[in-house]
Amino acid sequence: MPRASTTSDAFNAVAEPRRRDILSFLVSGERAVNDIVATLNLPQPSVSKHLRVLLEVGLVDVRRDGRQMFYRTNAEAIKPLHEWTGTFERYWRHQLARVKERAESSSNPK
Amino acid sequence: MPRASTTSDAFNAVAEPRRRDILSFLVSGERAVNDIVATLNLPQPSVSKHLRVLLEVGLVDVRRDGRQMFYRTNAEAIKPLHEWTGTFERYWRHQLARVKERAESSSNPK
DNA sequence: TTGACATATTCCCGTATAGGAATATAATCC
DNA sequence: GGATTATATTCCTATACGGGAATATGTCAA
Repeated sequence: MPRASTTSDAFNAVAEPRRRDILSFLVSGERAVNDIVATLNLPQPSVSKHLRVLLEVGLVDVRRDGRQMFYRTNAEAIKPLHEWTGTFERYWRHQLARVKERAESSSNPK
Repeated sequence: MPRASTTSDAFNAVAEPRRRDILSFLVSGERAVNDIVATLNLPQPSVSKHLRVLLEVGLVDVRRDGRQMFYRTNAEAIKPLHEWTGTFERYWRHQLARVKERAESSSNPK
């Protein structure tokens, strides 16, 4: 069995760095495809393909206006990722506390 | 070019659902491989392979004790994912506020 | 040493990818 | 209509994947 498809969920869609760049760019407001192409300096077909993946998993929405397609990030679709990673927060807090503790006790040896 | 390797960063490593299961299981304390195998009901070689990926990107740590290998989640390595997804938080807040607004104004039409 | 246990590695395979190049679709304007 | 702009799709290829099965490595115990 190969890897799960990029369109199987947000985790897989977001694994590709360019798609993360696109999401960051599109979050502050909708943009035409050409605008993404120009700003991120990527080939146009590549951008269209990435947008298709993002659209399939619901990470972006589209609106057509004449010949232009305006995409925008659907931030809500990112929320589950934030929540899953958030379940580890108390643990990295603990780890940091312990690291800090050790650092202090070793720089202040009794 | 194929997809970026699963060991290229935490985003790619975490795209695989079983690896997320393993991370969740290993976060509350270290566990032997057999323990993971039994609890998650996965073939042992599969677990070893997933652990190797997680180890390479720093998402878990290992300790050997006799013939057993004890793995634990390194929660700090998940922090960057939480932070990246967190940059979208204000936007899904806004979206939710707008949705709520619309819902209220349509159920209370002037 | 031999045997049992715990874990890791190797080999094989079907499949989905991302990039590049070329082309197709769609809408606008003359 | 035909030309131009904006975007999407198709075809190609090399590559890395995850699963399964088998095997290798490593450690203890008798």
